[in-house]
Amino acid sequence: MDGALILVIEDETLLRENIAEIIGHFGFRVISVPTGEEAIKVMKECTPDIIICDIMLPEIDGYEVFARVKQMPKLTHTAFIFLTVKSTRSDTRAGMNMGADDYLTKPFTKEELINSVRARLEKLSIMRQGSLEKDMFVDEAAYEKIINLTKRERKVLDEIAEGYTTPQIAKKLFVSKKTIENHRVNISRKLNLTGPNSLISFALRLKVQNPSHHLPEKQVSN
Amino acid sequence: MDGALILVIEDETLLRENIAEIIGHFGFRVISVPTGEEAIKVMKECTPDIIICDIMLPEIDGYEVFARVKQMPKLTHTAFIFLTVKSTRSDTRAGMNMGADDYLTKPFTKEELINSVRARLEKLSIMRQGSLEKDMFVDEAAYEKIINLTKRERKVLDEIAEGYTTPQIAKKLFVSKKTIENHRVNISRKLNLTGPNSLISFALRLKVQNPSHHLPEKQVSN
DNA sequence: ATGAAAATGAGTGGATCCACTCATTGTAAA
DNA sequence: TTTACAATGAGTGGATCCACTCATTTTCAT
Repeated sequence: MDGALILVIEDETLLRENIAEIIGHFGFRVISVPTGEEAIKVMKECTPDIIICDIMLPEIDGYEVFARVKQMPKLTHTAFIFLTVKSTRSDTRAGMNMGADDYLTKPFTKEELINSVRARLEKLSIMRQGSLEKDMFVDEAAYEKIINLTKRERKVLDEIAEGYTTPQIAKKLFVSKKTIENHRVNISRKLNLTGPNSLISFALRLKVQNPSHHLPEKQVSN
Repeated sequence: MDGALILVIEDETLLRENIAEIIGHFGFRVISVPTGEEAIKVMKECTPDIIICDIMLPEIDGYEVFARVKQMPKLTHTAFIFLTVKSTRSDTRAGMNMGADDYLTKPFTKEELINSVRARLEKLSIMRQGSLEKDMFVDEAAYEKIINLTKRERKVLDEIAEGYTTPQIAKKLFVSKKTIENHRVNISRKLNLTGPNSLISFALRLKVQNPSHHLPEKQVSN
């Protein structure tokens, strides 16, 4: 979670720049905007890990922004933090009950802000990575052994993860079924996998933990 | 998220029973314990969707309980709510910065409690269901067809999701391999699945989206 | 340019999965 | 009590997966 992307929505210019400076100083990427409209545009383009949002904004307020966030499926794993001067108990409860992940009231210290960000990132990291945990049937150490696979083997494993069967992969890569079968055997051997379905299970598990970009080390052109 | 399981840890007897009564009245299952030790025992046995925990407890305090929770992989998708009399700003920040999902201070109203619970459940529901989204290769509508499976078929699908092969499942359920094969065919037919590996792929995907408790509708004793 | 590793392909065999059909027994609801 | 459905088991056949061995060609680095 080093290069985490954080979207800041705050209309007071000084405060916005201050927040961006603090967060940027700790190694995170920051996008800061003054209005809800611009925030929504940004959210359509990219996928922030955290959104820090004031409540009192011109036109579209913070509640409305959060409502939009909840409607965007790609942001289900984005943490939302309210940062506002509205500090009564009913204010905070309202924000949290909407489903916010944290609620910071002004004035706040640099430490409070950065600690909140860190706590949410840590939680996101745990939830994203640990989805399938230890109770699976595949050897944990196998992940490190992936680097021992050759380019072609990685490509084949990638196709398996996409759900393609041996004959389908053979067609896609313009080789014979026998070749793919041999690759599968070699992959299974290197990963210490055994038994039917163990390879497809491993590949799918890999895909879950590594959704966007495919396998480590880029594969061959085709 | 109707039959959600909620674990309450509170040493004051009256308050604990009061909380359990409120939560139970809204249709959730509740387990309430007075100490951290008992809470840890419970967490090993089952997988709560939400843990509501006081901070000041005898022996093991709330912070310690939360630290234990974070170490248990199966509880990564469990929401943790502090409920405590410690209400200063530094108290609340400390709790949230540990990674808590909400922080309620005493005294609290029935509405505040139940709204907090509801907000966390809604968020959990969104995050659990939307994990893999559209990019998979299995028919979306199949999920709704799961309810058409019989008890035995659900049990078999559950075992497949756990990674067991046909002969292993047959042994576990004390029936012949032929019976399991027939169940697999019937399941595939009902879910409109076709081709090799499609069933194991579907089952694994299901497990990802539904980590803790197994399949909808409880399975037969054995 | 030669050797090592990678990629390709084939042969064989066994185990499993998938898809059909058919039959028997139990169970629960009409 | 009948009727419907669930659960069990078997037969057959084809496709795929898994595991071994062997051989040829290509690629790449020393």
